[in-house]
Parts: sequence; structure tokens; C-alpha cells
Amino acid sequence: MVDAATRVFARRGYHQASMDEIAGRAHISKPMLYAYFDSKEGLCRACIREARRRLYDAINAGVDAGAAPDEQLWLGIGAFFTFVDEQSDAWAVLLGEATAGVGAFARDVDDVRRDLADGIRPLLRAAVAAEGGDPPALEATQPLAHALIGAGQSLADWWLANPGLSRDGVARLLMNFAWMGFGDLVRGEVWEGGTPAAPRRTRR
Amino acid sequence: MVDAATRVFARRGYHQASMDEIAGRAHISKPMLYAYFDSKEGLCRACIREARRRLYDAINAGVDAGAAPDEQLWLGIGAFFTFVDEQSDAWAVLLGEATAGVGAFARDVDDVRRDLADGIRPLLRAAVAAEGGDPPALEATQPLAHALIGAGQSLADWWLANPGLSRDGVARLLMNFAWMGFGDLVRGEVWEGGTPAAPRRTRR
DNA sequence: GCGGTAACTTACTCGGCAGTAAGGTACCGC
DNA sequence: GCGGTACCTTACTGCCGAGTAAGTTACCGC
Repeated sequence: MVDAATRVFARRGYHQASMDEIAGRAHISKPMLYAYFDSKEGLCRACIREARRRLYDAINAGVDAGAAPDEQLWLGIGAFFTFVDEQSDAWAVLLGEATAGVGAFARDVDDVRRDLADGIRPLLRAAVAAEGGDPPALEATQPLAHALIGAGQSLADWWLANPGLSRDGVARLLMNFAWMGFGDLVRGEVWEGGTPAAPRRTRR
Repeated sequence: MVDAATRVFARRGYHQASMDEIAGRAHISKPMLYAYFDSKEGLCRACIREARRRLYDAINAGVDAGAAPDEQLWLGIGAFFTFVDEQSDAWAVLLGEATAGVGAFARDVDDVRRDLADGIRPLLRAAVAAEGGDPPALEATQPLAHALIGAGQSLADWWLANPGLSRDGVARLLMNFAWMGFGDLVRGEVWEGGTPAAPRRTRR
């Protein structure tokens, strides 16, 4: 039922989605929707919550909290793209095209972003501690995490619009961008952890 | 006139913006809007075009095509944040909250993204050439450019919602993220070009 | 088999807003 | 000063879709 709504919201966008269509796809009548959810907004919020739960579950299941920071990031990114790939409707409702710019959901969407950012932050702190650095730029972990999330989001949308690259490929792309940066990449340095027993960075 | 519309679209979002309000703010009557632009959609598209023109102008004016790739990127990012800061309404209409997820404008927005990506791509190729690398990850310059744009977009939205960081500060943040990557940043390596006569990367 | 009630449907209302028809007003040539 | 015309306004229409009122069916206890 929330599934049907998620699907319609994802395909049409919040404003173009009509309660009639949702009811139709859920094989149910409109007043039922209003019995279970107060309003269109309430229904959509329920969809967002469900999508959020799934994303968190996917990431928590995919990440190994004991691994090295870059490995954790790699696992998180992998889980993220798996989620985007397999549950693209939920993704569209969460941070994709469906609920963007609606205002009523700005807060919900921001919450998701902040939660994700809060998940990334300790990773970076741990990495700093492990490498023994004292990087001033990392004082601003929150905006940096937002930048990473935005990169992921944009890349995910690009990927959904232009499939053809494998899931692993696009994940690796984001990982390299986030961890290595253009400066290393143009020099030919690539992050090559992941599949085998994790050699770190290599110059070919 | 387009200015007034841009402002209303930016503040309210496309669907919440009413033609009456736009007409009111432009000190003009509604039929006049319909005389000059066919429809609400047409009006908004005109706003997008104007905003796009301004963004391109700002970037072209800010970037020195002869500089080193990383310097060019730095200048581009600076121009970008200046644009976001000084013309936040235009920014909202272009890639911010206003037109996101409307469907009718999906193509327009995609075009902007692709144009920006096409602007970044030669930069990366030049950087590869300059550094003498043969990086496989850079075959995929288009998705990488999209990731960068997404990072910029997300950071810009974050910045508008949480001011307090200086324009230069947020630009430097994005530059460091994009060029150095987390891997370098956690090690304390920071991109320090820009203001003085460009020393490249430094370890503190 | 009959009141009552829970679950659901059909068939409406009603408001907001994009888009428009019809009517001023100022200014021109003559 | 009068037809005409370019420009602009007030004041409407019509539609779409969120939300609802009233009716229908199925089922239970007795």
C-alpha cells in the first residue's frame, strides 16, 4: 500500500501524483487512503519514512563497523548504490526527484541528509586519528559530508538516467572521487581496496 | 519582470508560486504575463534560461582559460559560489529547490548539468596530460563531473541554509574535497593554491 | 433472520488557480 | 474632437484534484 504510493510518487513526482492513481494502483479506494493516512502529505511522509528505514537498514547491514575507515566508506558506498539500484522508487522518494522542492518535506529530506552526514563524520575522525593528522579542513566535517552525499546523489541520478555502467563501477567511481580526489586521479593514483584483501593506494 | 518571477519561484517553489503573486510583485497584471510568455511553464523556462545565462557569464568571467587545471577549477568554484551567494534566487530556479522534481523542467535542468560537466571535462583531460598520467578512472569523466556538480550543488544548498562560513571558506572546502579527496585530507594534506602566487599542495 | 457494526465504495463538493473575455484609457493622425 | 489602435485592467470561466458524505456489503452475536 505504501509500496504503491511510493511507486506513483517516484514515477510522477509529488504534485503530479494523484490520490486516485495511487488508490487505483493499490487496488483500494481513495477514502481508504484517507482512513489510514490523514492526507496526501501524510501518505507521502509515510513513504519517506519507510524508504529511510530501508536505506538505513541497507547501509547498516552492508558496513562492517570494525573495518578501516576507507573500507567502511567503500562498503557504505556499495550498500548505497545497491539500494539505489534495487529500490529506485524508494530512492526517488527519499532524495531523488519526487520530493525535491516541495517545502513540506524539506525538513524530512534535510533530516536524512544530516543523518547520513552524521554517519560519515566519525569515519573521517577515525581516519584522522589513524593517520595521525591534524587537518584543519576536517573541522568542517559536516559540510564535507554534505558534499559527499550530494556527489552520491547526483551520481546516482546520473546513473539511473544513463545505465550501462555496472553497479560496482559507479561505486568505485564515487569512492575514487571522494577518497582520492581529482588531484590524485589525474596523476593515475587510484583507490584499489575492496574486492581482494585490501591493498591501499597504487600508482600504475 | 523575469526578475520578479524568478524571485517568487525561488521563494515558493514552482507549484506554490501563483501567477497572481508574480503579477503583483512585477506591478503588472496577469494577462500581461500571458501576453509575453505563453504560460506559467513558459515563464518559468524563461527564468531558467536567464539564470543559466548569468551563471555561464559568471563562470566564464571568473575563469582564466590559460591557468593550470587546478587553478582553473579553483576559479570556477569561486565564481560558482559567488553566483550562488549573490544571485541565490537565480540559483534556486536553476538547480536549487524551485524547479527540482517538476518533470516539465527535467530536461532543462539536465542540460545545465551536462553543460557544466562538459566544461569540467577538458580541465581534467588537460590535467591528465600535464601530469603525464593514464588514469583509467578518468575515462569516465562525465560521471565524475556530475559527481563534482552534485557536490557543489549540495554544498551550496547547505551553505544557503547554514550561513556562517565565508564564501571563500566554502569554496575552499569544495576545492579540497574535489581535488584532494578524503584520503589526503585526513592525512593533513590541503590544497593551498589560490590567493597567493599558488604553491600547490602542502603538508602541515 | 435480524439489529448492529466494521470495512469499503461510489459519487459527490468545493477551493484554488491557470488561463481568458470583455471592457476601459491614453494617444495618434487628421 | 473623432475613428482607430495599442496597451492594460478588472472580473470572470473552467478544470483538476484533494478531501468527504452517504450508501452498500459482509459478517457477527443472539
